[in-house]
Amino acid sequence: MAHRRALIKGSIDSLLLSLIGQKPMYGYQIIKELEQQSQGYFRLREGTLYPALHRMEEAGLISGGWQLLPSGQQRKYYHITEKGLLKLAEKRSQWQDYLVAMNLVIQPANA
Amino acid sequence: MAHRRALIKGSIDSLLLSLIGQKPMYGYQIIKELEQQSQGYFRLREGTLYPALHRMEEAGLISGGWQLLPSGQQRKYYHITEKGLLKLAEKRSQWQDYLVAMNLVIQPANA
DNA sequence: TTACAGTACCTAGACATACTATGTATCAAT
DNA sequence: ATTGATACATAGTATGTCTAGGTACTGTAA
Repeated sequence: MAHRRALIKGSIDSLLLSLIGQKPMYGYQIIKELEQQSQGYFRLREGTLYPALHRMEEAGLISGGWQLLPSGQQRKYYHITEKGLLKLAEKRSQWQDYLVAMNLVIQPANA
Repeated sequence: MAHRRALIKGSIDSLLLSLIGQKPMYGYQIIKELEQQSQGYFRLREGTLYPALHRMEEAGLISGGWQLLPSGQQRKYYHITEKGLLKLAEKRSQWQDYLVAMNLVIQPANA
């Protein structure tokens, strides 16, 4: 497995909650924002994003609603829920714990 | 999925290479060392460790050899290979890149 | 002496989840 | 008229960790 694919496992929810927590976003926008904010590192495919959004909506972490553009285009905007905010705080805390544990073992300072 | 299980995905190889790179180790010892060095965070199950070791040995990153203890016990000691050392350096570099990208997006400083 | 906990290895099958590939449709630009 | 970008979606695949189970030896305590 390519390293980005492997490491991203388990992080997608945190990334998506962080982004949607900034402001309501629609799927395609999330892909672009994620790539931009990570300076090109994260490049989600639609096939990765949309199932993740549906899973998170079903879990009550985000909530989506359709909006019709003047052009006739449909966009599904997602905003974060109360439950999602709690989950986001939890995820950030877990991320810190994980960081500490990883650094204790892989000792990048000695590398 | 429990958060540790999720985040650990893609990190196991880095952790194992780091540990075996410190000194040759056998499987059971790796579980104990990993738990100790991470201050209790990482608790690998045998069912997670051994397949990972076999996979990495097949990939030429580590090499294992049996040793017979005076007690009659068998232990399989693994040491890191040249290829494994290169992979370890690569993994450390990738880990740094991933860290930077994650922090750019999840902005724990603002949390 | 037997029962249990610890050491030490292993595999099979289940499960989660990110991947590739593909599909639909609209719009703007060439 | 065709391409590329926008915008959503699903089906099936691949990967890797998990749970659960198995074997076998050692030392200790009841």
